[in-house]
Amino acid sequence: MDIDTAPLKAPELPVFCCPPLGASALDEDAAVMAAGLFKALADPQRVRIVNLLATAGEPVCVCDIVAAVGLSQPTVSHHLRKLSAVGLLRREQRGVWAYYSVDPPAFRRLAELVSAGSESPAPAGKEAEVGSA
Amino acid sequence: MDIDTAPLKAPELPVFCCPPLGASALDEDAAVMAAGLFKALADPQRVRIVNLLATAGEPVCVCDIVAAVGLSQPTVSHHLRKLSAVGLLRREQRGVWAYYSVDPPAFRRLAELVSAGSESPAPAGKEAEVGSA
DNA sequence: AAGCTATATCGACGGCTGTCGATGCCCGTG
DNA sequence: CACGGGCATCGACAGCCGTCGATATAGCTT
Repeated sequence: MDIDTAPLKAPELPVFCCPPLGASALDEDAAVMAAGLFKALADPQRVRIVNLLATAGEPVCVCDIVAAVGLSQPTVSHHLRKLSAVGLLRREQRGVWAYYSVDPPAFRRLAELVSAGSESPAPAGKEAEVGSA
Repeated sequence: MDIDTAPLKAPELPVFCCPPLGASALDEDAAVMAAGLFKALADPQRVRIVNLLATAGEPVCVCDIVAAVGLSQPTVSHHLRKLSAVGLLRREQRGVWAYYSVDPPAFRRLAELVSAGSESPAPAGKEAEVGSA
């Protein structure tokens, strides 16, 4: 079963565990995982939705998100699913309405993953030999 | 002239200026810009290349990158262009060889952009009204 | 119970993207 | 000056993705 076709049951699935981007050589699975995270944010509308939820500071109703971004309701639902699938958003049901909010720990891990690319890794030892040696 | 078709002249073009993701409401252009950044990293191969350059700690020759990732040379060149276009990589010509390296400030800005999504914005005032008010 | 409303899912379609082989450009070398 | 090699670009093709309208599902309201 694909992650996109799952019936939205697992709220926070173990999609990524944050292997630092600049510290050690990434596994291929880790690269796919990290790319999946970035892919979830690789859309202006999704960035806008995340920004909306982040600035709101509290769960926001889907209908409000639809009204804010100006997309059709199915499209917004699609974006929310994508973001939730990688654990960046949390879903909460309040009666008929669905409320979404950002998952702060997820963004913290993502920030660490990214910030590792700006550090000078190891001045003495080379742990990544690029050639075919 | 599109950014992808530019003759690779500007090494560090002003593609993004880092508007915090969770601090204030993003402009539409800012959202496109941020999404472009994430889009550049939304591919396992590109993540692997960035990880390679980040762990290397010093500029790496394109031929070594090709040997490391196992893709064709044009494909690697394509990925390097994508990453350089958004300012995440720097290019350096050494004789016949082209050396690429990560741009630490760019990743620092990206980390700030992301980490802003994990903060409690404003406890007192609401600066982002989501409804159509 | 019946109806209404909010949300998720389905199916389709146009556009974008990763990948490759072939080719052109540029620089160092003989 | 001609040759060779490293890298960027071109053109093509398959697969993925964002978007929408139509539809299904679920829970309040009367």
